[in-house]
Amino acid sequence: MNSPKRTTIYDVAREAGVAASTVSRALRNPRRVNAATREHVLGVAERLGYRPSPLATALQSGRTATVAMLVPDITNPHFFGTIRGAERRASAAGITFILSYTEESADNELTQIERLARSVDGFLLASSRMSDETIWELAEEHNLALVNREVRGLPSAVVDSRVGSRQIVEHLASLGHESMVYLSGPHQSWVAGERWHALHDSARNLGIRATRLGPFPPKVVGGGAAADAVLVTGATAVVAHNDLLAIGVLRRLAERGVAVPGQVSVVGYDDIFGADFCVPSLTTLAGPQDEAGRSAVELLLENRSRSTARAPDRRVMLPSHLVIRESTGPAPG
Amino acid sequence: MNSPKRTTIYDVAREAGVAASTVSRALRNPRRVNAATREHVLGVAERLGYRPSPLATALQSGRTATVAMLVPDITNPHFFGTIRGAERRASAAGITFILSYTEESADNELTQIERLARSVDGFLLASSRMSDETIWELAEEHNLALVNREVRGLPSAVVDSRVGSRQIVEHLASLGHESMVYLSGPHQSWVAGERWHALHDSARNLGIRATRLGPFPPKVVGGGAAADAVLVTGATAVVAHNDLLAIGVLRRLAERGVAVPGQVSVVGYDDIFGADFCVPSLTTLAGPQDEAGRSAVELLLENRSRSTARAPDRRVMLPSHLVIRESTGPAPG
DNA sequence: GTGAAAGCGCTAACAG
DNA sequence: CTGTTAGCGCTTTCAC
Repeated sequence: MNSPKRTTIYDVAREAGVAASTVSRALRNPRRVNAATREHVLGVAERLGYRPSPLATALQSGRTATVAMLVPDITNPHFFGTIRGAERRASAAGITFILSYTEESADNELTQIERLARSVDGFLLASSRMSDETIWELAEEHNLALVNREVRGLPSAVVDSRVGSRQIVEHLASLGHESMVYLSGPHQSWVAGERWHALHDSARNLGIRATRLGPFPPKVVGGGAAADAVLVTGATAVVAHNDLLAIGVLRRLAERGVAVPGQVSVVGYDDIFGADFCVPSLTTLAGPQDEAGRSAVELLLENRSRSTARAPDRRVMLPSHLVIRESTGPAPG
Repeated sequence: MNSPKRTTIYDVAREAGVAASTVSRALRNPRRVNAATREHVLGVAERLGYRPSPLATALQSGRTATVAMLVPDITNPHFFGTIRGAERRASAAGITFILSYTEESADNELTQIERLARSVDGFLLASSRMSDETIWELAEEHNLALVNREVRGLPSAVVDSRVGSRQIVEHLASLGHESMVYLSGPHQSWVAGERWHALHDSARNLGIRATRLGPFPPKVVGGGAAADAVLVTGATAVVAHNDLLAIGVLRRLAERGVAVPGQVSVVGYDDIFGADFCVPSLTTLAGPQDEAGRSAVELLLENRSRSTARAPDRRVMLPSHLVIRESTGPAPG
């Protein structure tokens, strides 16, 4: 329970026989205080178990030493890496980390930002579902950093999806596949668009027929319908929006007695926990998601000092790599 | 970026031609203000886009409308459910949710609590690694709720481990197993102790030989050494501290060509993501971890109002259930 | 029913 | 180098 009275800077001041401001200085700007005084004050503070009030500091300085991360869906293991990376980095910088799930809703994102605006120094928007325009406008008022999303002029950290998508197509092409299906995720998903464009372009260049189905909920359960939809297309390769969906597809195909990769090859994105031990293990595009979270925090911290104009357009692009496992193989026939 | 000046309660007061205190009342205690005045004030506030400063409110009231959850390890999917449940509940109550990973270290827990003490209304300690005494002492000063941990006199929400452990043993007994090994988790883990006691007692009652090995790191990689250790004991059944460890054991056994469940049966705890699609799929004790997170937040909120004495000893015990899959089968021979 | 004023705990001028 | 003073934005007596 919060004890009735916590020791304040005034308690320390009185006990040490100095002014409160001196205590404050001894704590913040040690060099602006006589060495002896400082020692003394610090000693008293220590003895009294003084702990500064972040609230009071924040109220007065406008800095909260806090960042908030908005994540569309915590059900999706994809975000765990990002969250972990961001939390670690924030923690290392002594920054408090607020986590908020927005349930795949742009409105929720807005509401949360509104609510937290005065309590944080900035927002980490992970795979935001908001439109470019909305985000752009928000950036006028708030310190933002995007994760796995790019908006013109705003700082972002994204794990490459384009080069990786091309690698996927090349991999499939080299296995002799001539047609592939992309199972798309939420239509507000920026990466979904990126992936499809890259897949589509590469496929055309390599003479592969590429079609898109969906959107499907990016969850294991979404894989059922997705798999059935794939089978009617007759495609020999499936690229799913993420590993969850891919795993769902694997399960449904197994149920229906379709051999993977014998009849159909399956590829996912993210290399989530479990991608290596599902059956068959999943070929997937892996990327340093935690690194993306880490970088985004850094971008935020960089801009924390700035106060007027919009942040500089810093973009961090992290490399992904294709992890080839058992779910892809030569095209049938 | 934080705009230079946000609209304050004074701006609203001036614009509405009333005192700041009236604005405050109109917002907080609508009934203590003339209906007409209230409407007017609210209108002006709305028009000016006024948003209260949580910091100022907190500083003055002592209430932060924020809780912090301390989690030993975010790498472990086991915690995802708890985190999700807690975040959801907090969010629904308009409570800001701070997440902090303590890297399996009791010291880190203490440090974080110290750091956040003045910024939050209470702490959620998930599977805390601290000693009973330390937690007990902390409770003098802070509002605490425990998740999957019990300490005399403190509010807690735990997913039952004892009844479930008994079920595990009964399950194994009914399959004819006569010896089992428990692979224990971190020795500071309270649930690890609970589980072992329950397993051990039940085993004795049913005439099964039960031994404990470990501690092992509760991760997939920990399963390698654990599996090897099991094999030398000659036991026909293994109960792992959690599913990660169990999955690690499955992999190692597969590598070594040991049939599961043909030669050895394997059981885990938690029913994490992936437990249903690893091979063989994992028999495991499932429980409503998200419910535990949710309940813990409620316990915290209940006590938030109280300010002096320690919180009442509210304990929530949530039922678990055994999910039988392919990793357990009749004892060999 | 409403206003004036004090104060939550801290920092940042401004004097001295 | 250090003390005094004035707020940060809000809530809460205490008067009127």
